[in-house]
Amino acid sequence: MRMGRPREFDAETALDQAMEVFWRHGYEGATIAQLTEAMGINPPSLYACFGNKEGLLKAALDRYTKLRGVWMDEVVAAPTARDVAERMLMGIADKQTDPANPPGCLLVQGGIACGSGSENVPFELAARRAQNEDQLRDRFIRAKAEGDLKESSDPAALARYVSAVSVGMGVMASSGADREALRQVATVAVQAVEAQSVDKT
Amino acid sequence: MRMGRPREFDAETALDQAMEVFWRHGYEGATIAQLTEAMGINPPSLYACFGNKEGLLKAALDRYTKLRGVWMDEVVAAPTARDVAERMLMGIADKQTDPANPPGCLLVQGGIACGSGSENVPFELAARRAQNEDQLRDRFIRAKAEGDLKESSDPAALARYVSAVSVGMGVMASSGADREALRQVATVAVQAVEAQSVDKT
DNA sequence: CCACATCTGTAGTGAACACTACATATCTGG
DNA sequence: CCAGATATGTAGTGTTCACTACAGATGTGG
Repeated sequence: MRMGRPREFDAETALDQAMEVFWRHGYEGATIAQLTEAMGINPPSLYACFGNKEGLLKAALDRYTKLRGVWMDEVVAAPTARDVAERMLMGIADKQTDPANPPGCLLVQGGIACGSGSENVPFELAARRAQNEDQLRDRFIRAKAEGDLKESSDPAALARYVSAVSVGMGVMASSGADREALRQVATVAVQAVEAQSVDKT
Repeated sequence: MRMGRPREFDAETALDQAMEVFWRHGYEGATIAQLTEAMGINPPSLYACFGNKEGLLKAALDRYTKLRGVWMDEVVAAPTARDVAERMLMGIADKQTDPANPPGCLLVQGGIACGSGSENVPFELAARRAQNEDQLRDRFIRAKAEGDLKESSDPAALARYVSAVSVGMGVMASSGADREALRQVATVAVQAVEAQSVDKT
């Protein structure tokens, strides 16, 4: 099997740069010119490697969720449902205001509404957000089985709730909310999970 | 003063149609062709009346917040902070899944991230969301003064929290969540406000 | 009825967009 | 060293975008 000329750029490093552009400008707002400049390559290299703009987005999302998945595993490893929610929301407050990244969450900033021809982009992002929600739901189901959450609690509703707060915090972060403001939101939000928990006194 | 030829379309009716296009496709995803077709006019009429695309968006946002403001007044008229939160979030669950409108909230769907040249669009939307948050905060300050909310509570944080949940619910609605799912989120979310309220037993 | 002002429809404008043809460069297998 | 295969840089491609020039239509004031 012939190999041909090897590519001169690192795909993952380039993806990190592309991720940041999508994160900051959204899928439709990001132009190929911006992407190629950030990635340090020319359009033909981009298309040879990722197919098209949407393929590049999906590759960037894969990388994002992969990195984020490691953190999510730590989140659901917390001992109680309340601690899971706290670790999740407090972590999000910090991550979404980390100056190393654009503010907010790529799974939201990427594109909530899109024009004709990109209708599946919001769908794609929603599917990735749903993965996190599923992970939370499974964790809360376990918490209920362990007697950590009340019998009257609804693990799926709780997971949806935490997921909704996360998304809301992301939007607030992208529009300028600082870390302290997001932490306050997280602190309040955790109390709803606490209300569904069995007292430990 | 000369009057000239009168316009042949109703500006508010046209704005309602434009609002729906922005709502469904976002600012960048909406094209002038889609907007003019929905409004039933030709481009020159649009530009003569609203200046440019961004001017049309602002006019649509003005109309949206005006209509929404009436409802917000009813929300903050609820007797307690807890009831304000419940009325707000339950109402949002219903409104954002009303088949008469596109799903979600225009102030979010309009555009969270935009490309170069439209950077102020997300800012504009954020400013309108902040108005609602301010209204909630003022109501919660009153609730605290009335002894409805605990002395330890933070009205500004509570308002941010309810605002964040609202936004999160909007994003979920736009990606297919049904009314029942959103109501469950609202039900859980209200419990955090309850936890900040003085017991009425 | 005329001068003027404003609106409307047709038909475009230049610019920016995602994407690619093509020639050249750099690798592997033999 | 050669043949085939893949990557790269230059320089475009056609399309779509927001926006507008212009001419004709429709109103008001004198």
